[in-house]
Amino acid sequence: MVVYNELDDAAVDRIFRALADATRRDIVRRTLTEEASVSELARDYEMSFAAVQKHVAVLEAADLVAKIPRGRERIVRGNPETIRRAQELLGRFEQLWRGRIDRLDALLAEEPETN
Amino acid sequence: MVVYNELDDAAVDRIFRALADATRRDIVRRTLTEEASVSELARDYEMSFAAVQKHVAVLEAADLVAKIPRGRERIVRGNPETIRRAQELLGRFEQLWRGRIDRLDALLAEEPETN
DNA sequence: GTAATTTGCAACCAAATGGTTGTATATAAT
DNA sequence: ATTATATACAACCATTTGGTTGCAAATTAC
Repeated sequence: MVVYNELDDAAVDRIFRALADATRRDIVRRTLTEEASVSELARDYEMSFAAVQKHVAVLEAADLVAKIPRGRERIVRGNPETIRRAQELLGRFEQLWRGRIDRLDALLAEEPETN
Repeated sequence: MVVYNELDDAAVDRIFRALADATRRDIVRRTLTEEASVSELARDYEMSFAAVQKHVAVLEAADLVAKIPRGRERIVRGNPETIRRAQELLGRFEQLWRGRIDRLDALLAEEPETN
């Protein structure tokens, strides 16, 4: 099973950019736990419907949510897979750091006299 | 031991915003594996020194790197702790989703006849 | 059929972002 | 002491962002 996780720079940009806003993070949280239409979401924020609609669009472009048509509504559903990928990316950063520490440790173990 | 991980919305905004740029992500990667001065970093990107300096400032404001004075240089060092916190945040999102699935499963197990 | 709800989208605006160049200051090298 | 290097920072500019209002279209309710 090939789980291809190739996210190009632009896609990663969109994901982190989308997460860099408290309203959008809240929408992701909400729609991960329960689906909601755009207007249901909009009711809970102190901004216009159109503003919330734009936030949802930003999240959708980043594939952090999907919008599913149901009658005249669009049901917004959080996408855990993209969250997982973002987490994975950060995990690789941490791995890099761990690699450096391991190399430093190895160096100290090999050549203690050079200290 | 209290490991306080209280990041307010603005701090989280800064972290994800800072990560939403390929050059900045590259700087974080590099400085997690090996320290580098601002000018050493600047040499490797196709933009002015001042532009790279600004990117480093954005990362510093998000606490993704620290700048340590050494002579006339400023050594940039990636901060794995902030990366870990961001990862943790995303982990909580995933946890929310998992919680929903668990609840749905429980519901199905409890009342199979309502299906 | 008419009215109400939900969404999409365009036009507009202020503020933030990501780049530039130029100048000043501190440190290091000669 | 002078020169070169590294950084900081201001001013400027174009583009993007995050909000607004207004209008059109699709669906649902009466």
